[in-house]
Amino acid sequence: MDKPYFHFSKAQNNTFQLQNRRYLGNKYKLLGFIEDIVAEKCNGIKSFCDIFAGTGVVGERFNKPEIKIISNDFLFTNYVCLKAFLGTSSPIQNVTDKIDILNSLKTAQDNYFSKYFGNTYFSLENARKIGAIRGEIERIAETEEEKNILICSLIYAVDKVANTVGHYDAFRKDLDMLQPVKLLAPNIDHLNNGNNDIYKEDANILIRKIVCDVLYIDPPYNSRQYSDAYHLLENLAEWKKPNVEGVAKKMDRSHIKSSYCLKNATQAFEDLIKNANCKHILLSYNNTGDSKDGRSNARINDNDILRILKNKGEVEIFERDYKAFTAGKSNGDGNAERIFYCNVTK
DNA sequence: TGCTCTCTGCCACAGCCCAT
DNA sequence: ATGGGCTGTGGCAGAGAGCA
Repeated sequence: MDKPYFHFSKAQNNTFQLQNRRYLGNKYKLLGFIEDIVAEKCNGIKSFCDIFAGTGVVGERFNKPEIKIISNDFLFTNYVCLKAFLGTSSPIQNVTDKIDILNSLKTAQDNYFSKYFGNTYFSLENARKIGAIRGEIERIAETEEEKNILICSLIYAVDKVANTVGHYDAFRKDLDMLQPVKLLAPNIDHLNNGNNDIYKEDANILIRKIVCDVLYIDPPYNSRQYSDAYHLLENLAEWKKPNVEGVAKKMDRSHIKSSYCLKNATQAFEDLIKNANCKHILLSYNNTGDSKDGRSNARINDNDILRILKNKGEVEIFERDYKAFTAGKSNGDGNAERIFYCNVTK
């Protein structure tokens, strides 16, 4: 039986959608909530910046010919997929042919990927094939745009056959993800992408260079680094074949740590807001309550969020009941998904 | 009631402070 | 100088809620 399953819309006709990927803290279920606030508060917007984009679902929701989307993520994996889905403005010839070529690759040989990730995160056969496909992409991709699409296709395909619970902090002990890896083509709305800008930058650096009507901010909330959770996909996307360490086979990630997971998160947030050049700010930041492990508590407290945003304009809090995921050992009561809205006046 | 989805529990260890 | 206590960060291995 196929695992893992997706509660999002299923891929059809050998294609996949931007949201068909497992990702920590993804906002797919909250798009309606976000849309309602933008509709109520932000009239006639011409640009929307999703500065901690992740998979990019929020930016995609506002992606129309008359709205410029600025979509940014610090991880190369996400950047590649954002480029493919939100930055490709005309159909790429032969991309489905090349996906067919990659799917029909035959290999029984070990390679970098299978050496480290075979029989752990993937079946040995799938790991060999994934490594072979990634190597072949380097050979057959003729343009950067085409390469982004092929890597994106591989990232989404890999996610479906990974022997994990959705991230790569650990692999499951029972290796039962045996269905063969299969690449599909991304379903891209080229006509909406003509004026979009995609970045792979530290948000606090990028904020100094951009202007937008709506700035949507969805930073990490606690001490868990996304680069720890997605090291394997980052490794695969970059294909620099670094040394990896530990049971989880992680590469060096010291260059892709987020301040928002660290104790100086509040200072980082304050710096971001001070330097924002926009009319409206929407901040997603959860009230996660007190978990037993302090590591999982939100890094920025409510008083600081309000103080910092009120320095920028008039603030309103929108709240929707939301049963946050918990492994059951923490008190999950009182969790709410919140959006801080700031009408910028300063 | 079994399946799917999602992020926490817990241990290790480094670095710092402080008492002895 | 030594070592206990405390805090912050890194790392491994799933557990349990919610839903069909």
